[in-house]
Amino acid sequence: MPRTLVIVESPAKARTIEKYLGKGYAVESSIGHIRDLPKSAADIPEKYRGKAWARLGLDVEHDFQPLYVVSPEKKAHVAKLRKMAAEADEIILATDDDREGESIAWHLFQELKPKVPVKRMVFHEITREAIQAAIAAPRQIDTNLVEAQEARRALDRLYGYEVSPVLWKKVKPKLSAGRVQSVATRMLVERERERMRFVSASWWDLLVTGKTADAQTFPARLTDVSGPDGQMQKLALGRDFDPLTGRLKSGVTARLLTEAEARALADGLTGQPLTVTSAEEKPFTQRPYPPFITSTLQQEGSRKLGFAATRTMRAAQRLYEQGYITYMRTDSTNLSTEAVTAARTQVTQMYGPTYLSPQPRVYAKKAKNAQEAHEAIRPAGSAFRTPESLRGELSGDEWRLYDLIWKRTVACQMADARGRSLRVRLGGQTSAGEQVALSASGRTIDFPGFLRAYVEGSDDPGAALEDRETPLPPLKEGERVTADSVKPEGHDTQPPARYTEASLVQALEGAGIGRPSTYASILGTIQDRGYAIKKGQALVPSWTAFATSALLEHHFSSLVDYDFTARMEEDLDDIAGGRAQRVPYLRRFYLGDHGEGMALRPLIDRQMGEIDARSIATISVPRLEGTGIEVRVGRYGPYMERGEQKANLPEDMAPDELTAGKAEELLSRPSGERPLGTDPDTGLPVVARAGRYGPYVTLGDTNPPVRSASLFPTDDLDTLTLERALKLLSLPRLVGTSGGEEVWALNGKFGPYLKRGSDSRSLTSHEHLFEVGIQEAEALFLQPRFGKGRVAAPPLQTFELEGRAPILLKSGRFGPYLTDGERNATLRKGEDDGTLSAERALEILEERGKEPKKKPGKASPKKAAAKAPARAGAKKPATSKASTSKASTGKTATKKPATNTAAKKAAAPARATFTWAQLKAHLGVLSSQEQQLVTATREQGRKVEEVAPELGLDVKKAKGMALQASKKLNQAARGE
DNA sequence: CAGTGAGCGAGCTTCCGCTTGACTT
Repeated sequence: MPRTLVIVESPAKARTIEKYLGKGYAVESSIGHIRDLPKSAADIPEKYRGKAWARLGLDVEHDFQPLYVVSPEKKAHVAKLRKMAAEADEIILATDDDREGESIAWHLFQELKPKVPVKRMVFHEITREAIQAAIAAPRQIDTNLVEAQEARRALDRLYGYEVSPVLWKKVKPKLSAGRVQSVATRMLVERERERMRFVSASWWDLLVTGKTADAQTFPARLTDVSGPDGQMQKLALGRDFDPLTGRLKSGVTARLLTEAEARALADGLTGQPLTVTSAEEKPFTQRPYPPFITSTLQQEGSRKLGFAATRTMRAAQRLYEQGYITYMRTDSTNLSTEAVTAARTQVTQMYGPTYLSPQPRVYAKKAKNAQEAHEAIRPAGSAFRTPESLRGELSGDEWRLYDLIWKRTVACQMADARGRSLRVRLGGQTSAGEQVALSASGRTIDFPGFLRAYVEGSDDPGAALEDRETPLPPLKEGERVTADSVKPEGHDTQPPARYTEASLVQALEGAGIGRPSTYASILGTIQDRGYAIKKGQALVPSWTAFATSALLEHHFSSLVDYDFTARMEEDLDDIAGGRAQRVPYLRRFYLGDHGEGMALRPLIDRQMGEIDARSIATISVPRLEGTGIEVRVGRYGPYMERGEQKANLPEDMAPDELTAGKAEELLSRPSGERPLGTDPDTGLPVVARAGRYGPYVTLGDTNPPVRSASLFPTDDLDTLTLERALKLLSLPRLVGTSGGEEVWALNGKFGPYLKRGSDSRSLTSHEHLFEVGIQEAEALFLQPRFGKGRVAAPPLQTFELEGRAPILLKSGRFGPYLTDGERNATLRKGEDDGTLSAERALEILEERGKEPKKKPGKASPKKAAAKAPARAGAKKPATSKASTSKASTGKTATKKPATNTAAKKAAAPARATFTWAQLKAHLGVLSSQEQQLVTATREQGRKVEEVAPELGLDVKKAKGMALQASKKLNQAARGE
């Protein structure tokens, strides 16, 4: 019977280790972290619900005490571990030797509460020797390291959960901010900004094919040409241009050839003799690349196999689980002795001893903030299986990835590649007498060494090797050759390339941001939040990413510093080393300490008031400067605006593709406007448009159109056909007559409905508008309308409880909810699974039941009755007691709702009315035109009809604008 | 601002890092 329980992080690792440990040991895995801060309200234990800090999972008022919970999907597994722990004589916590691993060990200790001795053990390689050595040298849990992890976890939570809501309020709901994703997004945005500012330039040069006396040819390029004064001048190259102007950088005196000049020079040089003025040969050597770590594996997976990061990691995970490779989430280039020996044996066997590196190669730590808990990624075992031998065993992605890992690992113990590089300069003269200088360079590989096995970035080392060779004939100084053919070539300067998944991971890793286990998911997050989309390999940031980045850069600049994580790591190292403490560190970050530290919470409080949502939504586009066109991100996506002109930006348009010309074109063709054809009956044009109230179609080109009709929710503006448009335009439809009145089927702002005189009834589906008959319509009108007098839908379930009103489970707009007629409570995820008991229903209702909102001026019937004893005897409390209760508590109207529910209920109507003086303070939320309009009408008492012409608006538009402006002002005044 | 007739329980979104299945298409 096993007596010692060993717990590691990964199940695959547990299986391997169990083999090495044998009898007396049971090995189980934690499957990663077992506890964490609660993710959302549903995870918060009852006891802490309602606490101000519960949402954060950190008691920020009491030393940032974390609230840890075992997540629901881990509960069963933790129970199993607890049972195994109870049966063991001894427990060894063998989680990874890094900050997170130490923390997992500590959480296991806390959660399992073992009654037997507990040891901590670590190893960096899964080899028999390493594990036996580790068993022999146990230690205790390093609480300082655990503190450092808790500080990291808390900081990430505070950053993410406090800054994200700023974005919800100021940019768009459901956005997110975080230490890693916000910097990643910023990187994409900054690169795109460079591309948006970029001005392209063209330059010309000559490609000359030189020919030696014995008819060997080689390529050479023109580098210098004599000017009008006979002096030699260097030709301009791409790097001589200023990317911001497209002109030569100041101080650069290089000669810029026009196409005509280049062609004339080419003609004049063809067939002319050239002299070798210098020939310089230098030997070079190249060392193999270090073995794979997660980031380089993802990069090469992308470059050589075309895999996205997730695809590479999926294949690697399967290889690891089946024992073909070592652990795939690592930041260490270290190889175990076993691996070095295996690689060297294989080099000798497959390529011969001359290809072996004379000494075993050791690769030093490379990545910033690397924690090096694991080996490099390599074939598993003490003898590597060759890819060839696995052809039948592995398939598809797995085989290709294994092949790549095998090659890289073997190559890293191979000899340097050796070769020579040759640089030759030539001089000559055109037939017109211009002096020219040319240069040619070549590269010869004398001994390929590791390049036999692995060439970075290439799928085929053989072919890549040939590409790397650009042999030149053995040219000697003074030798005469001929300019056999001369080709003028035009070049354009290129903007900096966008990031790809692989290059972004590389950049993040370079800055020490993110961990091997998260690289792939970072890419997922920024795409899921709509900050970036993939176009081919490129990651293109969205306009939302621009708005978010601008907000963070302007108002939380230190949070999106590229060095933020690096500095955090230094501080965490201090905590891990016992030189600093978690609580003061978090206090400085979150609350500030006598003016020191980031002081995030006070900063957010200040910025919430200061950040102007409208200006944050306005994105600076250098190419539109001076056009008066502004780009904004709005509720319905990005759009452009110039005065009253508006146009949506196409979804698939990258920010750097928006030029002034393109913007004008989009504005001149209002967004979404698309002629569909002509109506065969009237001969009038039918046009699909995107309007203030959503997509619609019009008939006729007059203003207003002859007819218009909204699209149904199932219709798509881009794919709408003429036939469908005509069908929509056939509405409203006369259904028939009933009781002497016409019954019409219409599509309105609340959806499809029937109208008879002043009475109306909703329809359940849009398509029903075309189908409903007069009998069905009459039946509908016999039923009470939705609203007053309406029969409530029967409840899904009724919970009868003794001594109180029954609790009903009902289905509502926002999902299932409970109500007892006085209070309502929406069910949370997992609560509506059909297993709800009456007791639980009561608990939920008591715990978080809310009184339904009352209409302005109305108070709760029950409380009104209670406050009016005269009415107490009445069987049903009257709803018109509002005045009574309001009068009694009228003064509390503008106060914060008190904890006393009675006071709360009787507080001011939900929609307060504001005086003009109060509204005026919020004029900033309006456009200047709206401001002028509102000021003229409300301050000077003028009529819209009178003011509109002065503002260059037609009266109808101005009235609409005034209405909207008034809404916005009231919203702003209510603080929405 | 193309034009239309009501009224109805709000509450949640979000971070980074460590790990796999259990789900469905």
